[in-house]
Amino acid sequence: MNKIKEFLSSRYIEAVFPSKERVAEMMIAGKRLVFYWGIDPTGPNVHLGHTTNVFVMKKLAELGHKIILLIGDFTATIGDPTDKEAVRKPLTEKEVKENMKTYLEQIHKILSKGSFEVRYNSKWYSKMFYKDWLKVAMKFTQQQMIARDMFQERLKKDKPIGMHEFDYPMMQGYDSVVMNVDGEVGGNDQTFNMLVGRDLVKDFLGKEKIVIATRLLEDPVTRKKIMNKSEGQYVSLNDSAEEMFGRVMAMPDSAILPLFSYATEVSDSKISEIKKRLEGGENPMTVKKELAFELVKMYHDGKTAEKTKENFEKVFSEGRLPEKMEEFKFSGKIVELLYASGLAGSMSEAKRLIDQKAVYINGHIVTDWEHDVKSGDIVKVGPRRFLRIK
RNA sequence: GGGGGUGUACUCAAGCAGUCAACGAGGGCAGACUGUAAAUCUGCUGGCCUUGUGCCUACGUAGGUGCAAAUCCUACCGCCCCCA
Repeated sequence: MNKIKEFLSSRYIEAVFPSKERVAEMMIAGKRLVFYWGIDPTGPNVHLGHTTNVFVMKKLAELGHKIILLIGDFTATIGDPTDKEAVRKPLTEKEVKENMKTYLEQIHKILSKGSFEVRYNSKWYSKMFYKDWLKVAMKFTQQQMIARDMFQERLKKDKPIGMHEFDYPMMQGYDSVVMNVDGEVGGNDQTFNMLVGRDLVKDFLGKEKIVIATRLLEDPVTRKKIMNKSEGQYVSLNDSAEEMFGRVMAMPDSAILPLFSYATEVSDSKISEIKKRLEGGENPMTVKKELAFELVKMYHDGKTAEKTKENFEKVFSEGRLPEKMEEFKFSGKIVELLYASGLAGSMSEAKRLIDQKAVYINGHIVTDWEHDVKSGDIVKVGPRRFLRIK
């Protein structure tokens, strides 16, 4: 009982439906319950904003429940309207497949292989009969769906709302029915969709579905999402150690505490220690380095984390060259190298970079587009990109 | 079905015949400052080269008028609003 209560009030969880007390009772009944978390493969990466859910799933498994990871390969082709101010352009099946490839690999970094079941919702939706879908759609009203604020936003702005976008919450809800689950885990922004599933489970299966809404990685100051794909500011579980460390360091200071709290599994006492240190005026950089270290340790390993940290300090704090850098076989003019190596997307961009004094060869600024590059040269572009010429 | 709007670069959004590769904002990149921070300030942000009052491609699609079109005309496609 204590363990369950502890779990339900853990820092990862924002809200529980129908209520904490009721859920505690349901979970204690000794029955092995089935919980699921769903993720739509809309991009190639799982990022730190997703992991809070994975931690919760892991805890559920430890408490003896069965856990399912649902890959929304069908729903991804529609797109969740949550948070969207425009109709999403539909993903093709091919794109979805491409994105899906790395998902499991990334999730296995937290949940061991075989500790959970994997399902795909295209399995039921791709061959569902219209008459069966109507039974679902009939349960809801247009008013319920349209009430959501992002739809209201769009109405105000005369922006289109696709009919299929109303289907999204219903589909997410119906997933619970098909899989006959007892509970769902998802980000707080998914609460509406998860509650739709609660209604459907009650109607179709006659039981009460538990909804566990997890905390979102939000900046406490700006209330903006910390992992923001569209603004290119996110850390993926697939990032190399260097990338991950660097990206974490580039996060604003206000993101440190949320990230430590919801994106790592360090102890609660460690969290309060961090909080105290930040409030006590310690240089946030030190704390951020610890955070970056912790994350690299989680998704790579301790040794790598140690090395990455040392390397980071060497390159950025002391301005020295990184230990290892990419190599590129080339000989010719610097503009051509920049383009050929992908450091610049076009010849024009390469020239621009040179004009902006962003390009160094062996520590010296290059001003001439035609400057020759030879084997052994070390090219630096901008503050953080290095290339060794082979 | 009738009427009125609208479609512009990664996103939002100006322009409504020449001075438009297209104002502005966001994003991105680069520079200064720094803690690789963040915030701030500055610059750049379609491509190609022979770097030029240069060429090519681009303002939903296809045509047309005209010396000249994102801007005008016609048709088509998409979207929104009002009336029925």
